[in-house]
Amino acid sequence: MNSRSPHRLRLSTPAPFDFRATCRSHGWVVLSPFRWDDERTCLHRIDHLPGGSVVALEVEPAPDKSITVIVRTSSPLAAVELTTIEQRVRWMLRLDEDLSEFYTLVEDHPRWHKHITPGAGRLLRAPDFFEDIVKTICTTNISWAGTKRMVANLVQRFGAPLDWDDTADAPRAFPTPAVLADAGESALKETGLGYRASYVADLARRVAAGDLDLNAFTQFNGTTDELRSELLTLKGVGPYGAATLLMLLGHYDYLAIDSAMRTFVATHYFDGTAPTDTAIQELYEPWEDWKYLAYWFDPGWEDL
DNA sequence: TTCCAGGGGTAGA
DNA sequence: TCTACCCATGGA
Repeated sequence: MNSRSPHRLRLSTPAPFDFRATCRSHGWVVLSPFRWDDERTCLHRIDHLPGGSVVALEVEPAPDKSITVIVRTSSPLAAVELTTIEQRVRWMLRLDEDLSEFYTLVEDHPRWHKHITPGAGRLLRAPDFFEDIVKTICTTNISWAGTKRMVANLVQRFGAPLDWDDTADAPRAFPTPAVLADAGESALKETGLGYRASYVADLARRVAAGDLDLNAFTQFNGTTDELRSELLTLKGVGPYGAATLLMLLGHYDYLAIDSAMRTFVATHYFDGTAPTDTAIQELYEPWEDWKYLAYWFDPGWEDL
Protein backbone atom coordinates (compact mmCIF):
# COMPACT_ATOMS: atom_id res chain seq x y z
CA MET A 1 0.00 0.00 0.00
CA ASN A 2 1.48 3.33 -0.96
CA SER A 3 0.59 6.98 -0.80
CA ARG A 4 -2.35 6.45 -3.19
CA SER A 5 -4.13 4.04 -0.85
CA PRO A 6 -3.26 4.95 2.72
CA HIS A 7 -4.45 3.38 5.93
CA ARG A 8 -6.88 5.49 7.93
CA LEU A 9 -7.20 5.32 11.70
CA ARG A 10 -9.90 6.99 13.75
CA LEU A 11 -9.02 7.99 17.33
CA SER A 12 -11.48 9.03 20.00
CA THR A 13 -10.70 12.20 21.96
CA PRO A 14 -11.40 13.33 25.52
CA ALA A 15 -13.72 16.22 26.26
CA PRO A 16 -12.85 19.02 26.10
CA PHE A 17 -10.21 18.61 23.40
CA ASP A 18 -8.71 21.18 21.05
CA PHE A 19 -6.57 19.65 18.31
CA ARG A 20 -5.05 22.89 17.08
CA ALA A 21 -4.26 24.12 20.60
CA THR A 22 -2.70 20.76 21.46
CA CYS A 23 -0.44 20.68 18.40
CA ARG A 24 0.62 24.31 18.79
CA SER A 25 0.84 24.25 22.58
CA HIS A 26 4.62 24.77 22.74
CA GLY A 27 7.68 24.81 20.54
CA TRP A 28 7.82 21.06 19.91
CA VAL A 29 5.63 21.32 16.79
CA VAL A 30 8.32 23.21 14.89
CA LEU A 31 11.01 20.66 15.72
CA SER A 32 11.69 18.07 13.03
CA PRO A 33 10.23 15.59 12.17
CA PHE A 34 7.03 17.40 13.16
CA ARG A 35 5.58 19.69 10.52
CA TRP A 36 2.46 21.76 11.02
CA ASP A 37 0.14 22.72 8.16
CA ASP A 38 -1.92 25.56 9.58
CA GLU A 39 -4.09 26.01 6.51
CA ARG A 40 -5.16 22.38 6.58
CA THR A 41 -5.00 22.06 10.39
CA CYS A 42 -2.85 18.99 9.95
CA LEU A 43 0.13 17.63 11.87
CA HIS A 44 2.62 15.84 9.63
CA ARG A 45 5.30 13.51 10.85
CA ILE A 46 7.59 10.78 9.53
CA ASP A 47 7.62 8.02 12.13
CA HIS A 48 10.08 5.16 12.53
CA LEU A 49 8.11 2.39 14.21
CA PRO A 50 9.77 0.05 16.73
CA GLY A 51 9.32 -2.81 14.24
CA GLY A 52 11.36 -0.99 11.63
CA SER A 53 8.69 0.40 9.28
CA VAL A 54 8.97 4.06 8.34
CA VAL A 55 5.61 5.70 7.78
CA ALA A 56 4.27 9.13 6.90
CA LEU A 57 1.55 10.29 9.27
CA GLU A 58 -1.01 13.01 8.67
CA VAL A 59 -3.01 13.73 11.82
CA GLU A 60 -6.06 15.95 11.56
CA PRO A 61 -9.37 16.55 13.32
CA ALA A 62 -12.52 14.87 12.02
CA PRO A 63 -15.97 16.52 11.95
CA ASP A 64 -17.23 14.26 14.75
CA LYS A 65 -14.48 15.56 17.12
CA SER A 66 -12.40 12.43 16.71
CA ILE A 67 -8.92 12.40 15.18
CA THR A 68 -8.08 10.96 11.78
CA VAL A 69 -4.63 9.52 11.20
CA ILE A 70 -3.70 8.94 7.57
CA VAL A 71 -0.82 6.48 7.34
CA ARG A 72 1.16 6.26 4.11
CA THR A 73 3.54 3.38 3.54
CA SER A 74 5.01 1.54 0.59
CA SER A 75 3.75 -1.84 1.77
CA PRO A 76 0.75 -3.01 3.79
CA LEU A 77 1.03 -2.71 7.54
CA ALA A 78 0.22 -5.53 9.93
CA ALA A 79 -2.56 -5.02 12.46
CA VAL A 80 -0.02 -4.85 15.26
CA GLU A 81 1.75 -1.99 13.50
CA LEU A 82 -1.50 -0.05 13.13
CA THR A 83 -2.17 -0.60 16.83
CA THR A 84 1.32 0.69 17.58
CA ILE A 85 0.69 3.81 15.50
CA GLU A 86 -2.60 4.43 17.31
CA GLN A 87 -0.89 4.10 20.70
CA ARG A 88 1.92 6.43 19.64
CA VAL A 89 -0.44 9.11 18.37
CA ARG A 90 -2.59 8.87 21.50
CA TRP A 91 0.56 9.36 23.61
CA MET A 92 1.75 12.19 21.35
CA LEU A 93 -1.49 14.15 21.73
CA ARG A 94 -2.06 13.04 25.36
CA LEU A 95 -5.53 11.79 24.47
CA ASP A 96 -5.67 9.69 27.64
CA GLU A 97 -4.32 12.26 30.07
CA ASP A 98 -6.73 13.50 32.74
CA LEU A 99 -6.46 17.28 33.16
CA SER A 100 -9.73 17.68 35.07
CA GLU A 101 -7.92 18.57 38.30
CA PHE A 102 -6.05 21.36 36.50
CA TYR A 103 -9.26 22.69 34.96
CA THR A 104 -10.91 22.70 38.39
CA LEU A 105 -7.98 24.65 39.81
CA VAL A 106 -8.21 27.13 36.94
CA GLU A 107 -11.76 27.99 38.01
CA ASP A 108 -10.32 29.43 41.22
CA HIS A 109 -8.01 31.75 39.26
CA PRO A 110 -10.15 34.24 37.29
CA ARG A 111 -7.33 35.55 35.09
CA TRP A 112 -6.37 32.03 34.01
CA HIS A 113 -10.03 31.01 33.70
CA LYS A 114 -10.64 33.86 31.29
CA HIS A 115 -7.44 33.15 29.36
CA ILE A 116 -7.45 29.37 28.94
CA THR A 117 -9.68 28.02 26.20
CA PRO A 118 -11.50 24.69 26.64
CA GLY A 119 -9.26 21.82 25.67
CA ALA A 120 -6.01 23.71 26.20
CA GLY A 121 -3.31 22.21 28.40
CA ARG A 122 -2.25 19.15 26.43
CA LEU A 123 1.35 19.88 25.44
CA LEU A 124 2.53 18.04 22.35
CA ARG A 125 5.21 15.41 22.86
CA ALA A 126 7.11 12.94 20.70
CA PRO A 127 5.64 9.45 20.43
CA ASP A 128 8.93 8.13 21.76
CA PHE A 129 10.60 9.29 24.98
CA PHE A 130 14.11 8.93 23.53
CA GLU A 131 13.26 11.66 21.04
CA ASP A 132 11.94 13.92 23.80
CA ILE A 133 15.09 13.48 25.91
CA VAL A 134 17.38 14.31 22.98
CA LYS A 135 15.29 17.33 22.05
CA THR A 136 15.28 18.55 25.64
CA ILE A 137 19.08 18.31 25.78
CA CYS A 138 19.11 20.32 22.56
CA THR A 139 17.20 23.15 24.28
CA THR A 140 19.86 23.70 26.94
CA ASN A 141 22.14 26.74 26.81
CA ILE A 142 21.21 27.54 23.23
CA SER A 143 18.83 29.88 21.44
CA TRP A 144 15.60 28.42 20.14
CA ALA A 145 16.90 28.89 16.59
CA GLY A 146 19.89 26.78 17.59
CA THR A 147 17.64 24.04 18.96
CA LYS A 148 15.68 23.90 15.72
CA ARG A 149 18.90 23.75 13.72
CA MET A 150 20.44 20.98 15.83
CA VAL A 151 17.33 18.81 15.73
CA ALA A 152 16.84 19.33 12.00
CA ASN A 153 20.46 18.38 11.39
CA LEU A 154 20.11 15.22 13.49
CA VAL A 155 17.00 14.15 11.60
CA GLN A 156 18.37 14.99 8.18
CA ARG A 157 21.67 13.23 8.72
CA PHE A 158 20.68 10.20 10.79
CA GLY A 159 16.93 9.74 10.34
CA ALA A 160 15.42 7.05 8.13
CA PRO A 161 13.63 8.29 5.00
CA LEU A 162 10.45 6.86 3.55
CA ASP A 163 11.46 3.94 1.38
CA TRP A 164 9.69 5.33 -1.68
CA ASP A 165 11.43 8.69 -1.51
CA ASP A 166 15.14 8.56 -2.34
CA THR A 167 15.59 12.27 -2.99
CA ALA A 168 18.34 14.04 -1.08
CA ASP A 169 15.96 16.29 0.84
CA ALA A 170 13.38 13.58 1.56
CA PRO A 171 11.64 14.01 4.92
CA ARG A 172 12.99 11.68 7.54
CA ALA A 173 12.05 10.17 10.87
CA PHE A 174 13.79 10.95 14.15
CA PRO A 175 16.92 8.80 14.39
CA THR A 176 16.82 5.67 16.50
CA PRO A 177 19.08 5.13 19.51
CA ALA A 178 20.94 2.41 17.59
CA VAL A 179 21.77 4.73 14.69
CA LEU A 180 22.97 7.51 16.97
CA ALA A 181 24.96 5.03 19.06
CA ASP A 182 26.67 3.74 15.92
CA ALA A 183 27.33 7.29 14.74
CA GLY A 184 29.24 8.14 17.89
CA GLU A 185 30.14 11.42 19.53
CA SER A 186 32.38 12.82 16.79
CA ALA A 187 29.75 12.38 14.08
CA LEU A 188 27.16 13.98 16.35
CA LYS A 189 29.44 16.96 16.89
CA GLU A 190 29.50 17.47 13.14
CA THR A 191 25.76 18.14 13.27
CA GLY A 192 26.41 21.17 15.47
CA LEU A 193 25.48 19.68 18.84
CA GLY A 194 28.65 21.02 20.37
CA TYR A 195 29.40 19.72 23.83
CA ARG A 196 25.90 18.16 23.96
CA ALA A 197 27.13 15.49 21.53
CA SER A 198 28.66 13.46 24.37
CA TYR A 199 25.38 13.53 26.31
CA VAL A 200 23.33 12.37 23.31
CA ALA A 201 25.93 9.74 22.39
CA ASP A 202 25.95 8.41 25.96
CA LEU A 203 22.15 8.25 26.07
CA ALA A 204 21.90 6.53 22.68
CA ARG A 205 24.59 4.02 23.57
CA ARG A 206 22.92 3.05 26.86
CA VAL A 207 19.46 2.73 25.31
CA ALA A 208 20.71 0.79 22.28
CA ALA A 209 22.71 -1.56 24.49
CA GLY A 210 19.71 -2.22 26.70
CA ASP A 211 21.43 -0.70 29.73
CA LEU A 212 18.75 1.98 30.02
CA ASP A 213 15.09 1.06 29.67
CA LEU A 214 13.09 4.17 28.83
CA ASN A 215 9.86 2.36 29.69
CA ALA A 216 11.03 2.76 33.27
CA PHE A 217 10.34 6.48 32.81
CA THR A 218 7.12 6.37 30.79
CA GLN A 219 5.60 3.69 33.03
CA PHE A 220 7.04 4.93 36.32
CA ASN A 221 4.98 4.03 39.37
CA GLY A 222 6.72 6.04 42.08
CA THR A 223 6.43 9.65 43.16
CA THR A 224 7.32 12.65 41.01
CA ASP A 225 10.35 13.30 43.22
CA GLU A 226 11.59 9.76 42.65
CA LEU A 227 11.02 10.08 38.91
CA ARG A 228 12.85 13.41 38.91
CA SER A 229 15.81 11.82 40.69
CA GLU A 230 16.01 9.17 37.98
CA LEU A 231 15.85 11.78 35.23
CA LEU A 232 18.66 13.75 36.88
CA THR A 233 20.96 10.74 36.51
CA LEU A 234 20.92 11.26 32.72
CA LYS A 235 23.98 13.16 31.48
CA GLY A 236 22.95 16.56 30.19
CA VAL A 237 19.76 16.63 32.24
CA GLY A 238 19.80 19.09 35.13
CA PRO A 239 16.98 20.84 37.04
CA TYR A 240 15.62 22.57 33.92
CA GLY A 241 15.81 19.44 31.77
CA ALA A 242 14.28 17.23 34.45
CA ALA A 243 11.32 19.60 34.87
CA THR A 244 10.83 19.71 31.10
CA LEU A 245 10.94 15.91 30.88
CA LEU A 246 8.57 15.60 33.83
CA MET A 247 6.14 17.82 31.91
CA LEU A 248 6.54 15.62 28.85
CA LEU A 249 5.76 12.60 31.03
CA GLY A 250 2.63 14.28 32.41
CA HIS A 251 3.95 15.63 35.74
CA TYR A 252 3.60 19.35 36.27
CA ASP A 253 4.78 19.93 39.85
CA TYR A 254 8.23 21.28 38.88
CA LEU A 255 8.97 24.49 36.99
CA ALA A 256 11.53 24.38 34.19
CA ILE A 257 13.27 27.59 35.16
CA ASP A 258 15.16 28.91 32.15
CA SER A 259 16.17 32.31 30.83
CA ALA A 260 12.76 32.81 29.21
CA MET A 261 10.93 32.11 32.47
CA ARG A 262 13.24 34.40 34.45
CA THR A 263 12.64 37.22 31.99
CA PHE A 264 8.87 36.70 31.93
CA VAL A 265 8.51 36.50 35.69
CA ALA A 266 10.79 39.49 36.27
CA THR A 267 8.75 41.57 33.84
CA HIS A 268 5.29 40.57 35.04
CA TYR A 269 5.71 40.01 38.76
CA PHE A 270 8.89 41.74 40.00
CA ASP A 271 8.91 45.13 38.23
CA GLY A 272 11.78 44.07 36.03
CA THR A 273 14.01 42.97 38.90
CA ALA A 274 15.51 39.52 38.50
CA PRO A 275 13.89 37.18 41.06
CA THR A 276 15.64 34.24 42.67
CA ASP A 277 14.61 30.76 41.60
CA THR A 278 13.06 30.30 45.03
CA ALA A 279 10.91 33.39 44.48
CA ILE A 280 9.76 32.01 41.13
CA GLN A 281 8.84 28.72 42.79
CA GLU A 282 6.89 30.54 45.48
CA LEU A 283 5.01 32.55 42.86
CA TYR A 284 3.44 29.43 41.36
CA GLU A 285 3.25 27.47 44.63
CA PRO A 286 -0.56 27.87 44.87
CA TRP A 287 -0.84 25.68 41.78
CA GLU A 288 0.63 22.72 43.67
CA ASP A 289 0.90 19.79 41.23
CA TRP A 290 0.10 21.98 38.22
CA LYS A 291 2.79 24.68 38.41
CA TYR A 292 4.24 24.00 34.97
CA LEU A 293 0.88 24.42 33.22
CA ALA A 294 0.06 27.47 35.35
CA TYR A 295 3.25 29.14 34.12
CA TRP A 296 2.88 27.95 30.56
CA PHE A 297 -0.66 29.31 30.35
CA ASP A 298 0.02 32.39 32.45
CA PRO A 299 -2.27 35.13 31.05
CA GLY A 300 0.69 37.52 31.23
CA TRP A 301 2.00 36.08 27.97
CA GLU A 302 -0.83 37.89 26.21
CA ASP A 303 0.76 41.21 27.18
CA LEU A 304 4.01 40.47 25.37
C1' DT B 1 34.90 41.51 20.12
C1' DT B 2 31.83 40.29 23.54
C1' DC B 3 27.69 38.53 25.22
C1' DC B 4 24.12 35.27 25.56
C1' DA B 5 20.71 31.72 24.43
C1' DG B 6 14.27 27.60 26.65
C1' DG B 7 21.79 24.98 31.34
C1' DG B 8 24.66 21.39 33.07
C1' DG B 9 29.04 18.88 34.62
C1' DT B 10 32.75 18.94 37.64
C1' DA B 11 35.97 20.19 41.25
C1' DG B 12 36.65 22.16 45.50
C1' DA B 13 35.14 24.10 49.72
C1' DT C 1 24.78 21.93 49.55
C1' DC C 2 26.92 25.89 47.31
C1' DT C 3 30.08 28.37 44.16
C1' DA C 4 33.32 29.09 40.35
C1' DC C 5 34.68 27.71 36.12
C1' DC C 6 34.27 25.51 31.87
C1' DC C 7 31.74 23.75 28.03
C1' DA C 8 30.43 24.38 21.53
C1' DT C 9 27.86 27.13 18.65
C1' DG C 10 25.87 30.98 16.08
C1' DG C 11 23.39 35.29 16.12
C1' DA C 12 23.11 40.02 17.80
